[in-house]
Amino acid sequence: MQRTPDLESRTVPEDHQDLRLWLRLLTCCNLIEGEIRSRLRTEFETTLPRFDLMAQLLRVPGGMKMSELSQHMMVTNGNITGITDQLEKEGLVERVKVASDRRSSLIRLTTKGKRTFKKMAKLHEEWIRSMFGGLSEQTRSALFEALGELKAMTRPKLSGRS
Amino acid sequence: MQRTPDLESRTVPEDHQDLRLWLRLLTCCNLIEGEIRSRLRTEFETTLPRFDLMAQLLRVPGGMKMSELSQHMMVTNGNITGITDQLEKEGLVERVKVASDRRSSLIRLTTKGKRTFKKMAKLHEEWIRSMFGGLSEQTRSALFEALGELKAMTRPKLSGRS
DNA sequence: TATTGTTATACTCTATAACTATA
DNA sequence: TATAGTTATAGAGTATAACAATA
Repeated sequence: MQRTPDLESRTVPEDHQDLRLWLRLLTCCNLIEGEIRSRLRTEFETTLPRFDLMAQLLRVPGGMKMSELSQHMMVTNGNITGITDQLEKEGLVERVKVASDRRSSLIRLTTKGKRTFKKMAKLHEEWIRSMFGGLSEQTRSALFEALGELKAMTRPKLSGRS
Repeated sequence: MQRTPDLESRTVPEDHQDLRLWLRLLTCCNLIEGEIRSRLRTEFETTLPRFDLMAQLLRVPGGMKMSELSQHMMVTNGNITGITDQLEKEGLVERVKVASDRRSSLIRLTTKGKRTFKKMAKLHEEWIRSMFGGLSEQTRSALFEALGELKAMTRPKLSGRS
């Protein structure tokens, strides 16, 4: 059986196993991410960072500060401002001033934002299920565990924050 | 032990296992990719696509056509032209006209390109090893196999090309 | 002084589509 | 007609850095 060309096919026999593993990981991720981005665009006219920001907000009804969002999404502060601006203009999120610190504000989903996001999230989860669903339960949990170890090793350790 | 916030932390208990798996995969990939991009930039003033293109060329001394490169790198044709232009300007690759089809040309590494790339590849592989090296042999092969299954399911099937 | 958030800027990466020159 | 490659364009995504307001 012929293989379809991709990043991994650049490897040569003497390449180290870890390199092959990395290229395979990257290829998988790019394939799935590309598919999700494309569907978010065509079906909901939105983007992955916008979707992710709304997903973060959904689980915290009271809202989150910009700095919290930037930590969770692992991008710098200025980017969060831009995404929030867009979503606010469309009435999906709102900035709420807090009395305790007048520099910061809480960002939270509006009613419209919650409704809109839940609709998107439902389909999004179906897409994911259809992409991962072909794996056996055993394979999925092996993958989950292995990635957990990898993440723990790779990420910069911060001192305790949830 | 507290967890560091990331994309995965947006999940709530009722979320499906596949969604958690996907977010964990995405987080791992982004962390590693970000690290590689950053090191390629600061240590070699280059980028991941440029590095990948050179990696593709190294294993085919005779050179590759633009269309082959675009298949392997899974991006559209115009992007390959741009990256090739940059690398050619720096004398790292060259376009070679072929007699059999005057529309196409072969791209291949120059001597300087080979030398430069080999130096980068050596360090690159050390970075990768240090990032994956903490995983047990068992975990690494489980990860490799699981990702292989996932890739086979996800990617669009093309009819036979190597 | 340090932190929160904003603004401005610049660059990489990418897709799309129109174009040319061959085949 | 179809293919190989180019060009132009637009937009996503990101980092950096200077800045204002507040702590």
